[in-house]
Amino acid sequence: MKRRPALKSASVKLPREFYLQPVLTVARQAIGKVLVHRTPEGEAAGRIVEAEAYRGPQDRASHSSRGLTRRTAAMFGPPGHAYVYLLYGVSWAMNLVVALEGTPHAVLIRAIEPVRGLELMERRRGLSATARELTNGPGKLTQALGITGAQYGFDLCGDSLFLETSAHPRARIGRSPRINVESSGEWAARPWRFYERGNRYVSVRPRD
DNA sequence: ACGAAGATCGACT
DNA sequence: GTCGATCTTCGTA
Repeated sequence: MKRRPALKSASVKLPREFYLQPVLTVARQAIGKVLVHRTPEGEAAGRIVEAEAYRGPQDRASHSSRGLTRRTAAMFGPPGHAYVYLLYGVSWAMNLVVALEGTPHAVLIRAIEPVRGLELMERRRGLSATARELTNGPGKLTQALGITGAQYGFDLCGDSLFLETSAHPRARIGRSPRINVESSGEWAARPWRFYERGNRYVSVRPRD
């Protein structure tokens, strides 16, 4: 294993303050940050290349638009925690809880570019490390990182699940309406999805 | 109790 | 592109 060059600045875990910013700011700034999950099996991590802002309870596309329920409780909690939920009984989706306690805003992580723990991701996904399908969707990246309902409500300022800064060059960020929220009327048109232009792991290919 | 609706994925044409 | 799988949550009775 080679040592990291001394000039390369060390990654820094994002502090609670990051999650206190407005939800659209967090969604945009999440692009390029690294999502890390440490388990007994090892560490896996990837650069976030696609994220969406959900601004309930007004935003009808957000699960929190129907109030505080058992499922959405984490979104109503303090910032800097994980809101994880099951989709279609098949896949888990991971969100960053944003804004003050009682304000149910969240950022859905829709795609990452693998950075560390590629072998572990390969095994969890049953795909080669070079496959785009390894992490190009909300349910795929959670499987690759080993995130499930067991991580519901986890503190993102803890030691197992968190975001860190990246030394990667600054990304060109694109914007579009959110994916698969057509049923929420006027809210569906809002351009609250952010992605890194040209990145092959972005789930739904934009025209760029 | 029951039924409908998902912030999706992967197989197939 | 289309379609079925799969299951929890929540609204209604």
